[in-house]
Amino acid sequence: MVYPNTDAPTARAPYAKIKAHLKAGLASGEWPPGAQMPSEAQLVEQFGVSRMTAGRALRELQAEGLIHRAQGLGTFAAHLAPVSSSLTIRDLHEEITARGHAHRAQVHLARQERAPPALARQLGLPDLAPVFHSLITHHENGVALQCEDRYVNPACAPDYLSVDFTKTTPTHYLLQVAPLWEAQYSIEAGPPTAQEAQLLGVRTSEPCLIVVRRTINRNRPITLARLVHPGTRYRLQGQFQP
Amino acid sequence: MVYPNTDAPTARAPYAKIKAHLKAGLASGEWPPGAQMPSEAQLVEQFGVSRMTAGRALRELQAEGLIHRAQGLGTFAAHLAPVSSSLTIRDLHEEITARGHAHRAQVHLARQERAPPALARQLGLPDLAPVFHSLITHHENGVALQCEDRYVNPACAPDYLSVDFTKTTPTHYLLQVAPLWEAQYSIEAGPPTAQEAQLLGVRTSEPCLIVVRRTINRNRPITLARLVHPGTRYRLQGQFQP
DNA sequence: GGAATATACTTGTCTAGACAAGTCTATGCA
DNA sequence: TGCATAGACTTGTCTAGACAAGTATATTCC
Repeated sequence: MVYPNTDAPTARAPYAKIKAHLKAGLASGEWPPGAQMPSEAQLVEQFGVSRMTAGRALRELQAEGLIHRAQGLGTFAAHLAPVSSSLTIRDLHEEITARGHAHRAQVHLARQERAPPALARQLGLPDLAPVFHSLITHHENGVALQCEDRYVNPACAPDYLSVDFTKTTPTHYLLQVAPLWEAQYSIEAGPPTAQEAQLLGVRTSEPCLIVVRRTINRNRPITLARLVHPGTRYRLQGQFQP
Repeated sequence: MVYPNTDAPTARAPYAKIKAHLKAGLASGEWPPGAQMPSEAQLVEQFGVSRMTAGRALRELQAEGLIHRAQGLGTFAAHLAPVSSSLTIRDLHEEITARGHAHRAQVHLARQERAPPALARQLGLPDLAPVFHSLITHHENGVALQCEDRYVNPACAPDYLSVDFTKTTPTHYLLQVAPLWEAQYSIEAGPPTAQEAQLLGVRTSEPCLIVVRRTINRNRPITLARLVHPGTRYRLQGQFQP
């Protein structure tokens, strides 16, 4: 969440104070899941604010998934916080340079191909339509960290093949030309293909973390990427606060 | 995001219309990353609404990470949407039953132990303090899907060992007694331990998806869990909309 | 020229009221 | 008894104004 002042213990703005008060009550068990919470009117009286202010506090807590509100019924502590986690998949280049390490990309393939039916369907194109295909390995301080096998819808990024991917990552370029609007991903563990194993310099028996990501811009698929990482060298980490 | 009306194309509420209009502009590239967007005053004039309404639209877009706002400067298209994904790690029991399948849990261990230093540190306890340790396998239609190795801070859930985990999952129980307040997780691919391989009925060479999760309630660690899934049987899937 | 000041514009927040619409309960009528 | 209605309470949304505070620019003064 990106709300200002949100969690500061010494929140100055009234709406933030009310939020903090309600969060504390939720944490302490004052309102167990499903319990009815104070109404806007009660908060107005208790905190001496206008309804807009009390309403803002409740609305933001609702957006954070901490409470549930229903017109005519009231406000309730969220039933069971579904452990919804904000996982940040950063651009690999940023991630590596943020660690103060050197990032190097090696382009093994960057060409136009004809999409077989399964791929064409994923990209919303007719069978055998031309697609861009790139195969790149990313290295951190010389060690292969990711094998990026990517197909791109030419309609979304006509100049894709002329980009120098040793200087710009495909993710970075695609975000520029086609603002990301929706992404679906799948994370699994599995063996690399023979080619991937060779490019990553690992055995085919080495467990790899495989992320398959499909991004869509306003109902038009942009790209389908298979990102393979050696299990011993890469992990996804994240944190989540309700 | 849990805002009402948020993306409906035929959004009725003025604030939602303004949001939709701005989202469309961001998607179409009308405002490339970093570009200055209409000010509240301009939206007030353009849409014939009050400043509160225009402000709400902008505030929610800001909360969604689509725009950046700075007092005195203005509103700007978000620089580069960090691919921040909302990954939902649901309670496994819910997940399986939602698929219409049978969930069965097998308890292999549920006892009190003394925490070795590394574990004690993770749980914020003194060395060799007593901790609860449970080892459970979860099966979907008879097939082992997850091996759950969990340590629990007794102070947070004194009755943990008396729970029947064939009827309630630890996750579900812990969320009830200690509302989840923060979670850290790490996702990686790797081989299972010999014991895990035996419990899951796979070879030790089978790549597994390993999720390590640590949950904290108001600065007090609750539990540390290692969840091991056979790579061929389980994957994390998710979707993300800015 | 350079520094201080005034001004305009921006977002951040709040108030006091308003109407709409969903939900429950108590009341009155047949 | 059963049904319809009225009232009370709830959230959802909006308005028109207000003050505060941050930023940039133009102006004035030295």
